[in-house]
Amino acid sequence: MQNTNKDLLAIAQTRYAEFLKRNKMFLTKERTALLDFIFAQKGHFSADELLYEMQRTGLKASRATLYRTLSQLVEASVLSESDFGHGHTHYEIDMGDKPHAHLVSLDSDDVKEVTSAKLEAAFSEILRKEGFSPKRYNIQIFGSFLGKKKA
Amino acid sequence: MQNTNKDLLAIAQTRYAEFLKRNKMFLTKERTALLDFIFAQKGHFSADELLYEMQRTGLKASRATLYRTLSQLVEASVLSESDFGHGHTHYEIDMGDKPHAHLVSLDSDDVKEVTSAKLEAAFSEILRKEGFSPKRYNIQIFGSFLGKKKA
DNA sequence: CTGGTTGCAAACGATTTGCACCCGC
DNA sequence: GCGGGTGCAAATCGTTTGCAACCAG
Repeated sequence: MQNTNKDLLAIAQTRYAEFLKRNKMFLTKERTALLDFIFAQKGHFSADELLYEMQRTGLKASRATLYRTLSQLVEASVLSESDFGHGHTHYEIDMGDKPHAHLVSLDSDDVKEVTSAKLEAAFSEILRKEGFSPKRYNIQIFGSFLGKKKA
Repeated sequence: MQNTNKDLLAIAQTRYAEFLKRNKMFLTKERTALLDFIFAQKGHFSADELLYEMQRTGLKASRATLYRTLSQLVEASVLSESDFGHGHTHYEIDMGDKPHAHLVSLDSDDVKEVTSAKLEAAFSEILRKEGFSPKRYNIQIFGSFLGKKKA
């Protein structure tokens, strides 16, 4: 775990550095520190949670810089962001190596991570059939999808 | 289409009326009018779009009442709400009779509706396996889930 | 009647942005 | 040195809420 995250961090650093270079942006100390800090987090996190943890651990960077950095990391394919309808964006480390889906309760704030070969296969088939292929996508299935009994 | 929506409206009216009674609430003229109005919409709609259409067609109800009514209709299982990460909530008529998933591009604002028996089967299996069964749920799969090449 | 409802405007909370000063390269 | 970056505070924007006047049952 610890090790895995460290390996991922190295890749992320490279990926972010390349992203910045590509966009003629600088690798500042705030950006370096934030990336490190983010890789110390577990699971999903919101900007607010990060801000809180930052204060607690003494990492100094403004709210504005945090938000700006988070967007860049998403664009750089280091993080992925998702909206569970809880009023704020959730981020998580996503280097394309931990395929999973989020099972989001609409009754409470529960969110479970699941993996499923069948789900992946079904998803592949849909993308192929629909001829819909943006670089990044997201599929949401609603309760009613399954709430229906077999006819 | 026209007819289908009319049939659905009748069911929705009953469902909403029961919901209101259950919660000791009144069926006011604003609520009746809004439900009718909403059933004239097609596909997904946001509160803002409804507000705009309401102005255009002369339906008078305040923003506050619209939001309050939308929440009630979601609770009453007449509408479902979803967040595509576009900055506002999307609503759609969902009486549990039109199972579908949303394929949401993370690069643009494109959203496609898809149905898939395989997806439904995979979803069932996951719910069973996870022992996770809120009344309403939602599953989100991320690009990286499929972005990964077959190993 | 009486408690729920409405509309308005003010309040909210997450995120963004304008700007003066600061720092990679 | 120059062009991008940072922090701050103000601005946005979708949505919610307090409140006084207003209706449904």
